Amino acid sequence: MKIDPTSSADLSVQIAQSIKAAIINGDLIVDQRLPSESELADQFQVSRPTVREALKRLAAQSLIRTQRGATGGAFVNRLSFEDAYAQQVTTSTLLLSMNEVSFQTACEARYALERACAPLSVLRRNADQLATMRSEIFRQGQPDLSDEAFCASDVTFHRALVDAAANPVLSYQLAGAVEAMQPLMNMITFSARDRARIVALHSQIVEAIDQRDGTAATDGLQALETETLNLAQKVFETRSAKT
Amino acid sequence: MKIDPTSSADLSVQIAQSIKAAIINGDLIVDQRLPSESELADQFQVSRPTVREALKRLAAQSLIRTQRGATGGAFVNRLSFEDAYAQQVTTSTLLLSMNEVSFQTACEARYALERACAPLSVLRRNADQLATMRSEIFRQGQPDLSDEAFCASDVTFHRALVDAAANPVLSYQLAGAVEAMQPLMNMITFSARDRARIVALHSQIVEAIDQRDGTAATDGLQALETETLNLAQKVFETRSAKT
DNA sequence: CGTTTTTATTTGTCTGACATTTAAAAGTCT
DNA sequence: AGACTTTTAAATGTCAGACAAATAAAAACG
Repeated sequence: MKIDPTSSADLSVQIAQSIKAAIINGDLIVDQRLPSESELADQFQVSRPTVREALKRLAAQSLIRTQRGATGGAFVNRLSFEDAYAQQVTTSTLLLSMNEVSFQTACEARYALERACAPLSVLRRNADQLATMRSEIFRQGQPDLSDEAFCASDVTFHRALVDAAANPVLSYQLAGAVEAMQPLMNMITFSARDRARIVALHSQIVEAIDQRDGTAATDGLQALETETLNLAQKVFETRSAKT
Repeated sequence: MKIDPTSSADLSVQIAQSIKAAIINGDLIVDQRLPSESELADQFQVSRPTVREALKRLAAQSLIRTQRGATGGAFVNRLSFEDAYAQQVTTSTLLLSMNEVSFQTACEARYALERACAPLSVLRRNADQLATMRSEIFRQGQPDLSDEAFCASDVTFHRALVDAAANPVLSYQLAGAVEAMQPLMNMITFSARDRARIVALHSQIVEAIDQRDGTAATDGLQALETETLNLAQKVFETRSAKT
């Protein structure tokens, strides 16, 4: 682990990169303790605050965790699926909100990915996931549900659909795509008739998955994408007509 | 933006969370300048090093960028697709390497996602992307190519396939799935016959995309998944037989 | 008016110190 | 001897103040 003092980059950045490379490269393995901050400061020939800033950078990426006390220190962190989910969701959300990604583009990506899950979900779904989907459908049918709660329920429904594929890598990849859409969906107001159509499609999808009918599930998702796009277009037309 | 001094969490973590929430919430917009470190230290009633550690955490997530000098400071950063790609790739890579994800699971997720792209790629592919895929196929046919270079070319091929869908959100989501597989693929040694089969499937896929035949493209990807799994199984059997 | 120099501001880094947490070691009582 | 309590040492967390370096605006100068 070396750094280049002649480089223009900040020292703390270089140190963070150096340690990160060691982790990715396998020189530092999970749960291994890094040298103490003072020792790292000596090794890299910098002061302790500089080392600390580097460690904070790594901690922000869940690459290390720190522990205080006598046997404390910085440890290489096992990146859990939960950590990765969370990162994925915030990154995706910011990406969409900051880059003027059209609703259409985001929607297309999301449903393309979900359709990729469907054949696996059909094969592997368990009773829990079917029950979750059905109970969310029931909730979505309640007339006094707010639009926001409706969207939240929608997210839960689709997460169950994705988790039914029983592939944690897929679930991780899709967490962002599904949850990042929520702020965009929240801009839509759903009429009772809109909701009824969506609930009907949800029912169709869950029955297809129950019956292990992959084609019907995919078709249902396709119809849901079309429906969602139509709804969004209606909203945007109304909005532009007002201005 | 407030923090809770009675909380057990570290101050720098709380400050980072507070600023992060302000960005996600829209209170701080892209390119807006944050108060200087000294001002933030006053506002949060902490010392400057503590503020700095908080800012480094945010910088590590590409949420802010810093600039030195008279008009410098910390600015809310527009999270670019490039930044997000890079984060996605390293997160996915670490996730796979640290969690004993089976080759099968990773492979299944990757090809499921790629098949989701195929129908869109068929519709939107341009000449550049077809040319890239064909030139990578040519390279993969060179007998003196190392296994590592073969895998790298494979990644380039598949990225072109994904980019052909012309959906940046999809490309971002898939960057991780495709590139994170590379270290796993690198464990495989490809015989000349293995390579020939893969190249043949790649050719089939690119022709299908050229001909706008979505079904053939999907079938080709399915066959490639099967082929890849067979190869991996062969490697693992050989390896366990040796021990 | 254009160029150069100065200056003020801000981040980057250093030094040294103290506070807090934590587990192990030492001590004490039964 | 064993269980409980106290002490201690090591590590991170935080603070204060200082200087270095970069940078753009302001001032000085030709």
